Amino acid sequence: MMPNNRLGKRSPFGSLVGSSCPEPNKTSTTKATRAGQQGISRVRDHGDLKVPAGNNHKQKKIPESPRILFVSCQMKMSRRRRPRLIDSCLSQSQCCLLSQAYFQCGGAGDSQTDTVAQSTSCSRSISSCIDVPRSRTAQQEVDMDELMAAMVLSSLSCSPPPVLQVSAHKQTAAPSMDCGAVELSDSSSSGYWSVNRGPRSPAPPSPTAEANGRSATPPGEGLDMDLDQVLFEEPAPRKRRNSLKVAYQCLWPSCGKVLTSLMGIKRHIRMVHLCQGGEHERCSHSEEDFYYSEINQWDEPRRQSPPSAPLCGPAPTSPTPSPPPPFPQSPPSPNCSALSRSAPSPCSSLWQVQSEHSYQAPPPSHTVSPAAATSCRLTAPPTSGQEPVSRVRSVSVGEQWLQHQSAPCRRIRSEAKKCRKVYGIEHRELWCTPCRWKKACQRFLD
DNA sequence: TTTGCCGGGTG
DNA sequence: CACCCGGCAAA
Repeated sequence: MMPNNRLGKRSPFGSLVGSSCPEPNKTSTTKATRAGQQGISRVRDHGDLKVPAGNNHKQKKIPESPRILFVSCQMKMSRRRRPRLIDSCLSQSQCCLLSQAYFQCGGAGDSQTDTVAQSTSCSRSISSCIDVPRSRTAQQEVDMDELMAAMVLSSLSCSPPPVLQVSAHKQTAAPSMDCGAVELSDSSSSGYWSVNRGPRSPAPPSPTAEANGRSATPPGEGLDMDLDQVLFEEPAPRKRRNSLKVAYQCLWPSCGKVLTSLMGIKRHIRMVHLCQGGEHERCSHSEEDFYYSEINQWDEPRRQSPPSAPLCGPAPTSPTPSPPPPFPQSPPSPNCSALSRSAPSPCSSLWQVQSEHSYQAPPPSHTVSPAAATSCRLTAPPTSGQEPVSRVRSVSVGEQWLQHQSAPCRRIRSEAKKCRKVYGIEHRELWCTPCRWKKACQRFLD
C-alpha cells in the first residue's frame, strides 16, 4: 500500500518507474546503481560539508562587532594618539602603561592605580633626583642612602656597557631570562600580581606607602596630564628612534629579574627581596632603588611573533571598563601560558579580544570542528601556548559565536549550478541522488 | 514563481 | 540507512 502511494506521489520519474508494476527489485536496481555511483556515500558527508558553507555565509556579516568592540576600546583609551600607538606595534611596557592608562582614564582611579600613576610619573626623574622617603627616621641613614643612590645612579647613567654585561651575566645564571620579550612581560606581570596575590594581602597600601607624603593628595589634574604625557608621548618617540627600549633588571644576588616598568621592578624588589617573611613594617620603601639597574634594550626581532604586540594593546581594556578586576594590571604579555597560571580570567578575555581582532585578518579555517572551537572558547588560556595555533583557534571562536547566533539557518543558496539547472527537470534521472531527494546537491558543489 | 535543501516520515 | 516529500526561504 505505502509503496504504491509513495511511488504514485513521486512525480514524473517515480511514476515512470513504478507505473507498470511496483517491482521492488527493479526499481531498487535502477535507483541503487545510480545512487551508488553518485550519491549515497556523499550524502553522508553532506552534514560535514554544509557547516562550512553556512559559516561562509555568516562570516560576511559578523566581524563587524568585534571590530567595533576593538575600536571602542581604542576610543575609550585614546585622547590623542593612542590608536596610532596601538597600531604601531606597541612594546610591552607600553602595553602595560596603556592598561594602566585605561583604568586611569576610565574613572576607575582607585588608590592603587593612582599610586601606580604616581610611581610612573616619578620614574621619569629617577635619574636626576633621588626620591628618599621622609619616613626615614635616622638622618644618617638618609644621608647614606642618598650617597649610595647617587653613586649607583651615576654609575648607571655613565656606563651602560657594564650594565649590559651584568645583564648578560645574570642571564646565564637565570635560565628563564633567555627569551627577552616573553620573560620581560611575564616578569612584569608577576611583579604586579604579587601584590594582590601574595599572602600579604594588604599589599595595596604598600604602594600608597611608597607614595608616602603624596598619599593624602587626591589624584590631581596635573598628575593626570603628566601621566598622559608619560604614557602616550614618551614611549612613542623612544620607540620611534632606534627602537630603544628600557628595562629594569633586578640586581639582587641570583635574581636578575628584568621588568619593563620602573614600578614593577621596584615592587618586585620590595616584595620579593626586601619584604621576605612578611616583615611588613620593616620593609624599606626606598632601598629598592639600589637593587635594580636600567637596561637599554635594542629592539631586535623576537622569537615571539611581532603581530601579537599590537594585539595586546586593547586587550587589558576589554573586559569591563568600570571597576578594575582583581588583577587590574592585565598583563601586557601575549604569552598567555605563563599568565594563566595565576589569573586565567584576564587571560581569557585577552585572548577573546585578540581573537576578535585577528578574526578579520586571516581567512578562517573551515576544518576546525565545532568541538575544537568550543574547547577553545572554554579552555583557551591554558592550552594556547603557541601563537599561530591560537590565531587559528581564535577564528574558530568567531565561528562558534556565529553558529550560536544562527543555528537554525539554512545553507546559503550557492552560485553553482545544480543538477536541476544542468539537466533540467525532464532529465531527473541524471540528477545526483541528493538532488533527487531534495537534499543538498553533491555533484555541483560550491 | 523557481530553486535549493532542511526536517521529518516511511520502510 | 535509503528513499522520499512537505514546506520553508532565498533568489
